[in-house]
Amino acid sequence: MDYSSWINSSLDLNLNPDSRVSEEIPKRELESNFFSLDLKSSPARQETSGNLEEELKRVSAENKKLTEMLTEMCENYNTLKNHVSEYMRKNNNSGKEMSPPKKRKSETSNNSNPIRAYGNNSESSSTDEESSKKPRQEIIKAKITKAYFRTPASDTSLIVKDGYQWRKYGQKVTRDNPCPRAYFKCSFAPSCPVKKKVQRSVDDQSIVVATYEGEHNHPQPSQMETTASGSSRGMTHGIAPSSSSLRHSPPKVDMSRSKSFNESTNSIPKLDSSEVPQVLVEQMASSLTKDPNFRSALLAAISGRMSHKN
DNA sequence: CGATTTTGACCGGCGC
DNA sequence: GCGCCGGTCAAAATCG
Repeated sequence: MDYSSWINSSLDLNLNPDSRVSEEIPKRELESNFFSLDLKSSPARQETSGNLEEELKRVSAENKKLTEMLTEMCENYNTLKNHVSEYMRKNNNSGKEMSPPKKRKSETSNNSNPIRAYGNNSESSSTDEESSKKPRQEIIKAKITKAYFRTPASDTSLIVKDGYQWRKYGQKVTRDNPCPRAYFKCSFAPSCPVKKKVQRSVDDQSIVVATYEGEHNHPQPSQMETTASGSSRGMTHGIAPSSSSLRHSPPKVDMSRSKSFNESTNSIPKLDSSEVPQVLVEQMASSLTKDPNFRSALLAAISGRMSHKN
């Protein structure tokens, strides 16, 4: 499933004065509504009662339109909400179905690991080699986090932007997922023990799941600039890390918490866990700010506002 | 030419 | 012990 297919994140707000709303409602009228109080008190305005009634009708009609738009947006939001909850539930169920009882210990222990995704840091001092030779019980103490990225389904590079430099050292097709899993090591610092596995989600191939093991023992190299994983070669856009990307632990959108929540409670995921809506909010905001129409509309509105006050 | 990616081979854990 | 499977290695290929 693709989040973008559920809802148009551009919201179609029609903020551009030249777009649909302005076709139906002349710009002058919009402005008169914005400043209706001033206009009413203006001595220069000598309106007849007929004109006032007409304007009142116009404003009412406009209010109705805006209400309809708001209703539509609410409906879209509710639809999206249902989709997300359905998706999360599906993920939860499929996760259980896809991991039979005979599943490897390391896999199952990841999910049952009491250490929270962004929990403590104190137990991840073992090196890569140590961790590969220590007993399993030691391995599961390594900090494991999951991050979800959205990339075009056509993008097979399995490269995600997370601010660190990674070197790919292997790729495998696993049994429970036809999409290959890529193995990366942190290449920024030779002693950095962090590894990550990147694989597309079975349910939604536009979702890339990155599993981080261990913790970086160096600052994030992308504090200067956001770089591609490993290199910029073949880079495509994924969901950019959130504003928390400067943190030491693997940044970006993390839904693993809600997953463990689901598994521990067997309940339908709550949307107000703020994980997924936060993603969507960021996506919408990003979509808005990138929209040239929105920018020009904003500029026009600001300059119009200022010129009115002057 | 060095760094990185690709990919088949190999290794080790686990279940039967 | 055998086979399956995930993870890793390392030589070859590719890229900038």
